[in-house]
Amino acid sequence: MSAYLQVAEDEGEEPIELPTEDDTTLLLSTLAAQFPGTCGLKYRNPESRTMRGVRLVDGRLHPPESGWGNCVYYCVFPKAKTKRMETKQKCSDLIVLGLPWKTSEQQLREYFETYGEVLMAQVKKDPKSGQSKGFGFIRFSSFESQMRVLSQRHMIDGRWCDVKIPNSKEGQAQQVPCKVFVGRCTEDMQADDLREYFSKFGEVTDVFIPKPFRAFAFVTFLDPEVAQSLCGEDHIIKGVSVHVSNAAPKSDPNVRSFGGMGIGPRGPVSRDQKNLGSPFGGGGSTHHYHQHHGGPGASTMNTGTGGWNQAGPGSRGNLEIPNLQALGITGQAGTTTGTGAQSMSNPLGMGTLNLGGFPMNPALMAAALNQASWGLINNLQGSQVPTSAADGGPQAFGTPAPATGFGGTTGGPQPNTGAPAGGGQASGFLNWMNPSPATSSGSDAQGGGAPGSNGPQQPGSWPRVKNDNFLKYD
DNA sequence: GTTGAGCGTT
Repeated sequence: MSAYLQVAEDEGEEPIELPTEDDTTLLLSTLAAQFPGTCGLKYRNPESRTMRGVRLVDGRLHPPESGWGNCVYYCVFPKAKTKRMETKQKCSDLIVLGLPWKTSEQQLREYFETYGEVLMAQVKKDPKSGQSKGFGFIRFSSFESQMRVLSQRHMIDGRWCDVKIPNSKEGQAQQVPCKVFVGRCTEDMQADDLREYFSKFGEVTDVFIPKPFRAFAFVTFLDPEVAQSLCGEDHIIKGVSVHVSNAAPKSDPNVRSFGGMGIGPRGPVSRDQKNLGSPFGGGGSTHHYHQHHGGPGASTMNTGTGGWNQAGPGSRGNLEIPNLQALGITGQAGTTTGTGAQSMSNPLGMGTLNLGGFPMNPALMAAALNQASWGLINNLQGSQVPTSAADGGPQAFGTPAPATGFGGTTGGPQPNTGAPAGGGQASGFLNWMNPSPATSSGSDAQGGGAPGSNGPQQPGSWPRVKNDNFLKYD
């Protein structure tokens, strides 16, 4: 009475039926007979939507607790050769910026060992004086540790430190986006609410909610696949439908000059861009929303001239409304040579209104744009969206307070957001301010709703052909 | 004994 199991090589592929054994297991040899090279099975957990592996013991694949069910199982191949996502999950040296002068290599190592095995830790010093230069390098043995470390900021010895891929390592492939954009947020959605909700899909390493309220948020997952799996979906949080879509780094360092902004010889390189060395889009932690002037609420409305094409090279200053072109919303796919605003269409019909000083809520604008870009992407799939559109403008909708890591919202003590996630012991430092030292099994110990508990960093994305039409963040 | 954006003596 052997039953049959539906197995496909991958999602989207045609499944075939494979016979199970009397003890309900499926022989790996049976599987391999149809799918040479397979080393395991997985299936998508309908609840978490994440892939779940099937237990393999002595050549037998065992059904999940609830039985094989009717779902389709997918083959797992060595080295995860699932066509897309060429994530070279290799570790590289990571630079640690902002170290206290006093921090020793030993301390550096000890701090990061809470994330995983540290193969190397060094603090750069002046050869003569021996004085630390305030930065160092570390290397993990596991890519996951590296991922986690890169996705957060770190409180080391009393200072917030950024960990990035060193500039010297540019051009080395690394990542897939782990961060998603969550649109249509309401003001009563706190970071904890989002974290709690999204944690059921996978480990959340960061939640960022711009302040003042802008109707969107960023959620970063440890696993890029989880992030990707949610993109394009609507979710109900606190009774409100929010939309999840790709978040993209605000700008692509590898792609220069394009778009309505300055088409300088080397493209517009501004103060904000010099920080974009790493493919992670700046690597660090704080979300540098491009902000140029005007405080929160002050003159966030663009009234007039600061249009799509006003800023010359290096002067990206007065752009506070989204640049549709930089967002990839050109209305014409494949336009890599469109240099000016004149070649730009406006799918929302909003830009011109705004140019005229029409009152427009930047928050809603931002959210709407992100939505719009998705619509476009769906239409444009198959045709290439120029990655170069990514460069150019400041995508500042309004002027959020920069995430300094020191709150800036309340006068309270610094939230110890840098508490190591898995390990607990934090940095052995400043724990006094964090009443619940990393007890959470899952993710970090975010001091409950602590202000400024943002600022992490995204493993950004690469110059991708698709999916670059999004709200830019940093 | 000062500093606080950056990018690694080998």
